[in-house]
Amino acid sequence: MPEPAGADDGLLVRITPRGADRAPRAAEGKRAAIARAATELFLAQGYQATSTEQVASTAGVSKQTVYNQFGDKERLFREIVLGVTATAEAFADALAGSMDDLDSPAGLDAALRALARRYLTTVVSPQVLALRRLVISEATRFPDLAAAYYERGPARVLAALGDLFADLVGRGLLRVGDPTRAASDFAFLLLGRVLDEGMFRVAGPVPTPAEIEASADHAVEVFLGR
Amino acid sequence: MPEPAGADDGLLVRITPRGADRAPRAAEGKRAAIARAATELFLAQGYQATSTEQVASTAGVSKQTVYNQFGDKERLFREIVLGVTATAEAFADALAGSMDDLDSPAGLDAALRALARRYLTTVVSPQVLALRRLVISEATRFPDLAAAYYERGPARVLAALGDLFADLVGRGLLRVGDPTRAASDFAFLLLGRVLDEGMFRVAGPVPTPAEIEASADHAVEVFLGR
DNA sequence: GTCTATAGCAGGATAGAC
DNA sequence: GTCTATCCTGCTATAGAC
Repeated sequence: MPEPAGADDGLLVRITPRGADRAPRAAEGKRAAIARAATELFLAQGYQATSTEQVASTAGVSKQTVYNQFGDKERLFREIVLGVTATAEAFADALAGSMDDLDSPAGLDAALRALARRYLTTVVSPQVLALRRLVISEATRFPDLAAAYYERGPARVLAALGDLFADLVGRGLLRVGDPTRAASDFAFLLLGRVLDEGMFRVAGPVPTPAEIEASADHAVEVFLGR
Repeated sequence: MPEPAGADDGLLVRITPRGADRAPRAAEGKRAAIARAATELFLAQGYQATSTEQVASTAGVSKQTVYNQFGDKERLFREIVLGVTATAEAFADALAGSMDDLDSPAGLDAALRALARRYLTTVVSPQVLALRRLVISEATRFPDLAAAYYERGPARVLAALGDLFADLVGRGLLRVGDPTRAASDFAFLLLGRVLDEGMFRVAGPVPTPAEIEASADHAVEVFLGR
C-alpha cells in the first residue's frame, strides 16, 4: 500500500536499507518520525508538558501508533534521552585523540586553547543546555535515568580528558600531579560559569565566537599557572 | 478564638506581632503552615507532581484556604521560591565581611581555605541542591522566575565574593588582574564538580567534612597558583 | 474565613473496526 | 499495524453552606 499523497513525514525513510525483509519501510519511518518529534518536544517543553497526543500529531501518526511502538510515555522518554547521549560518546572520542600529533611542550598552550574552544562551543549550544535541563527536571522522578545520562555524557567526556592529560604527562608535555583531578579543574574553570548561567537563563543569548575564544584563552592561562 | 486543641501547626505563630489589629494570629499561622508544607513538598517532588490538595492536607487546612491565601498554584510557587532566596542574601552578606580582620598577606591562605569550606558546605547541602533542581525544572515554564532566582541567589553570592576580592586587592593582600573574574574562577574551581554531580545524582551521599576540607584546600592551592 | 462538594478539563492508556 | 472513539483518573479552581 503506497504512502498517502500529501504526507511529508517521509524524511527519514531512506535510513531503512532497501529491500530489508523484516521491518518494512513504513514502520521504520514512523518510529523514526515519532522519535524525532518526541526529541524536539521534550527538549522544548519538558516531559510533563508534552502530551503523547502532541507527539503523535507532530509526527503525523495516531496516538495508538506511539503506544504500539514505544509501550508507554516513560519508555519513549528513556529511549530519547539515552539515544541523544550517543553524540557525547563521539565527542569524547574526538577529544581523546586530538593531541596525538603534539610533540613539543611549546605547542601545548595553543593545542589546549583549541581544545578549550571546541569543548566550550559544544557545551553552550542550546541543544546541550536544553538536554541538561530536561534530565535535571526529571531527576527526581527518574533517578536512574539521570545517573545513566551523567555517566554516558559529562562523566565520559571528563574521563576522556583525564586520559588525555595522563597521556600528555607520560610524554613529558604537561606537568600536573593528578591528571584526573587536573581534568576536572580545567573543565570547570572553563565551563562552570556558562553551565551555571545556562541552566537559569532560558533562551538566553548564545556566546559569540569571540566571547568563546576569550573565555577559552583565559581558562587555559589560569590553568597553566597564569 | 483560641487555637484548637491538639493542633501542632502553630510553630511559626510567634512571628505575628502581639495584638496586631489587622491580620489575626490564626490567619498568619495558617498561611505560614501552608508555606512550610509547600516548600517541603515542592522541594521533594517538584511543581507538577505536587497537588494543591496535598499541600492543603500536609498543612492541615482545606484546599480552599490555600486558594484564599495565595490565589493560585503558580503564585504560591513563586512566593516559595523567592522566599527561600532570602537565606542566600544572608550568606552573601556573611561572605562579604568575613575577612575584615585580615591584615597580613601571610594569613590569606588560611582565610581563603576557611571561606572555601563554608561556601562549599553551604552549596552541597541537600536543600540547596534540591532548590536548584526545582528552579531549573520549571525554568522553561517560568523563565522570569528562574532568572530572578539566579540574580538573588548564585549571582548575588558571586558578586559579594568579587567585592571581597576587590577589597583584598585594594589592601594589598591579594594580587589578581580582574577581581570579578577571579571570583568566578575561584567559585567554579571550588564548586563546579559537586554542583554538576549534585544535579544528576539525586539523594546521593553528602560529602563528609573531610572531603569538603580536601576539596577546599585543593581549590585554594590551584587558585593561588599551585 | 473556612470547610464540603463539585464543576470542568486534560492527559494517559485502551478497545474495537479495518 | 494503524486509526477513531472512548474510558478513567487526577488535577485546578470554584460554588455554596456555615
